[in-house]
Amino acid sequence: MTDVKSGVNPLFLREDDLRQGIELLFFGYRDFTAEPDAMLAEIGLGRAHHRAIYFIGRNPGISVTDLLGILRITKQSLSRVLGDLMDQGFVDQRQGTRDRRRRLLELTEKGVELERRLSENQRQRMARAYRLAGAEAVEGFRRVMLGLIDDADRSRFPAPAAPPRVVRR
Amino acid sequence: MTDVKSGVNPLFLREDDLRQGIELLFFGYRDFTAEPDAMLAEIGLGRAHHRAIYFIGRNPGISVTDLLGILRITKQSLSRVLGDLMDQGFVDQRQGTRDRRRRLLELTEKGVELERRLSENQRQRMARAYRLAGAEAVEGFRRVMLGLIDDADRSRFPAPAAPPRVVRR
DNA sequence: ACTTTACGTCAGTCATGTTGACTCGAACCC
DNA sequence: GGGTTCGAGTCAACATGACTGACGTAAAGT
Repeated sequence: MTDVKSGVNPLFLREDDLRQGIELLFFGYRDFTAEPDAMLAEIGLGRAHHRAIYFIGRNPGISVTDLLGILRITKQSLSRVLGDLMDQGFVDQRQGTRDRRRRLLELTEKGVELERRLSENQRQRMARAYRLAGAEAVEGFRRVMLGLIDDADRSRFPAPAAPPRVVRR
Repeated sequence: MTDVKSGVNPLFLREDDLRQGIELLFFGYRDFTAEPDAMLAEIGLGRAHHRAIYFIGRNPGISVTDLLGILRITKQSLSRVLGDLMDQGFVDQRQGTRDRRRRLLELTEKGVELERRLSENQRQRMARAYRLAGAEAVEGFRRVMLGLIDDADRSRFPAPAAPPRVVRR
C-alpha cells in the first residue's frame, strides 16, 4: 500500500484522513495531560498517580486486581503508586467482607479533593471542546473513540440513555 | 458502582458526559499505542522512537528544533532518541543550505519501511474506527479533538478540503 | 564585535514501567 | 482435611524516557 496520495484506498479512506486522526490523537492526548501533570509534579506525584486516583474515585471500593485490569500495568508498578497515595493519605484500603483476600480501595476526603482539582482541569478542557464542537460532533467523537478501543473494554461504555447533550448557557 | 453524583454541575455539561470523554481518551490512547509499542520493543526501541520516526516521515527535512516543538520534550531526550535512530540507520541528517546550523532530518529507506510497519497498525485501527462510526461521526471526532488541542497547535489541522461545511454559532 | 540561535554533549536524577521469585493468608475444590 | 488457586504484597534488578543544569561550538543576526 504505497502512497498514491489522491488515489483510491481500498478502505474508502484516504491516507491523509487516517494520518490526521493519528495526529489529532497525539496532540490531543499530549495537551490533555500537560496541565494535570504540572500540578502533580508540584506535590511530587506523576500521571500514574492521577490515573489511580481517577479510577478509584470513579469506582469506589474497587479491588487491586480490577484496577490493574483497567490500567494494564504490573502489580509491582501499581503497588508503588498505591503506596505513595496511601502514605500521603489520599487513598484508604479496607478488607473485603465477602472475600477477605480483597483490598478494596477508596479515596479519603483529601483524595477526593485532589481528584477534583486534577480532573476539573480536564473536565473543563473537555467541556470547552464539547461546546465548541456541538452536540452532534460529541456523538461522533464518542463513536470513533469507541472504535479505537479494544473489544474487551468497549463494554465500559454503554450506549447513552439520551444522546450526550450540550446545554446552552 | 455507587455513583452518587450530586445534582447540579457548575458547568454546562453533565458531569458523566465529561467523564466519559476523559475515559474514552484514556482507553483509546492506551489501546492505540499498545501494538506498535510491542513491535518496537522487539527491536529495542520505544514509543519515543516511534513518535520521532512518525513526524520525521511526515515532515521530511524537519529541523531538530521544529521536531522538539512538536514533541515538547527536551533536546537531551530527543538527542538520545535520534542518536539511536541514526546509529541503526533509520534516520539521516544533512546540513541545511540556507542556514548551515540546521540539521535536517530524513528517514532512510529502512526508516520509511519501519515507519510504514508501525503506523500501518495504527492506520488500520483508525480506519476500522472510522468505518464503524461513519463519515459524519469522523467529522465530529475531528471537531472535538481539535477543541482539546492547544491553540498553538490547532493550525496544524487545516479545515477539510471536501465539503467546507460552515457551521455557525 | 557581540549576541543569539541551533545543535550537541556530559552528568545526574526521577517516574514509570518491566521480569522474576517469593511469601502469606483466604478461598475453592476434591 | 489437604492441596491448589487466587488476591495481594514484597524484594531485587533493570530499561526507558523524561527532567535539570552546565558547557561547547559553529553559524547567523545585529
